[in-house]
Amino acid sequence: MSTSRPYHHKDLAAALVRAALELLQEVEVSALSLRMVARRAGVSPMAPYRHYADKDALLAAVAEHGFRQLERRLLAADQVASGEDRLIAQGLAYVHFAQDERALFKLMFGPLIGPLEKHPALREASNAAFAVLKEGVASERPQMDAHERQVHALARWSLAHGLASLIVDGRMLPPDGPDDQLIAKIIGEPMNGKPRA
Amino acid sequence: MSTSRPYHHKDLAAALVRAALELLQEVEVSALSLRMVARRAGVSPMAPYRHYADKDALLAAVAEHGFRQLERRLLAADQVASGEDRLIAQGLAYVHFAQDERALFKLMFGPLIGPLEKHPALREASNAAFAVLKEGVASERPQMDAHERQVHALARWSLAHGLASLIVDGRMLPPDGPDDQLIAKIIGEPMNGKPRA
DNA sequence: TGTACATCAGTGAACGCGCGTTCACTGATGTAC
DNA sequence: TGTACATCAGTGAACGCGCGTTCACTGATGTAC
Repeated sequence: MSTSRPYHHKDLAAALVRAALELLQEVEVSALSLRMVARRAGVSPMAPYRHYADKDALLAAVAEHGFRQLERRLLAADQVASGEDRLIAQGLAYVHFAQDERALFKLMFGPLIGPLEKHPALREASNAAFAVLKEGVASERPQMDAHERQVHALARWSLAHGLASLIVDGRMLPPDGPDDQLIAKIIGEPMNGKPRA
Repeated sequence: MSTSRPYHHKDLAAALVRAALELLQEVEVSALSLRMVARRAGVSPMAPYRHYADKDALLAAVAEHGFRQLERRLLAADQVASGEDRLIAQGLAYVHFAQDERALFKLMFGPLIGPLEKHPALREASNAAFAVLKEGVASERPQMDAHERQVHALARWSLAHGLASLIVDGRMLPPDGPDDQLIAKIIGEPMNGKPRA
């Protein structure tokens, strides 16, 4: 409050997204209001409308940022592992992202954002994240054909996403979710037959 | 409006839950208000407070109803299949429930209800549903020890839950989700090694 | 280099809205004698 | 069987709240000549 911000902000659009991301560390996604974001950015309630058509548009930008972050995490997981461990590392990274960014994760997948058709950039970012999972499958399951790979990638995505959701929503015991060792076991669990010897 | 309801409703507590379930077929869970439920039940905005401490308590009762419905569906799936198909049938039933009761499903797992610790009956109902999955695993995977079964059941739960969530939240293409045949394939997909011959 | 003016980026007061919940109440029912 | 009264289950007006968004505005910046 001591330093008076200049009238022009220079990059308010990005600053608003940053403010929203910050607030999502502190507050449930349902409590996030446009006015609150403006307040945090140190700007009047109306200022956001210079840069975003409405609340939905700002939230979409925030979620898009989230998907890019998720994509980066999945790519990072690729680096530190190879072979079978790589797919497990990706799943772990997915769950860790959700744990570290609970509210953001809920925003990305929740109903607060309108249908994805209305937000092509968001859909794009979401596809990019999923593409990393598909590439992981492609490189570790060369014997599968395209259709099998697609099914397999969807199953991996579902598994990681379901585990992440149940943990983040507090539906899995203990309340904070299982420890990393158990998470890794769940992620790597074969759905059919016995575990690998 | 023609028939005047008698002053005493007899079972308003249950009628409110029914009204809420009805509304959840028509309206997003975030749009569901206490006043709206009262209106649908044909009763003044304050009447619910005779039966529920606050909005959260009513929502918890509705979600509890949802979990019992889910439990019933999972049990029904047990009847129509056996062996390996039984586990897949349970997963399919889980996903179908979410598809048929989108808003209710979101309420059950979403952040609109306070922490489960505040709602023991809800936690109980949720555990009961999960127990059906565990029993399915126990009967179809007799060679596993208790810990392995737990991990396996958690993985199946996560897989079905993640797939259901992604479909219900419109995050999986096509917008309405994959068809049943593909869903079944995903649910039965082994996470390690090749598919069964 | 100086000035006129269009354009851009913010302000601030105000709106209408539906919400959850409070309060004091009234009509209906059940029970004791 | 009739009556008195406590209790239960609803009403209805009102509250304060924060929201998203409108509107008309003003201060700052960039550009043409």
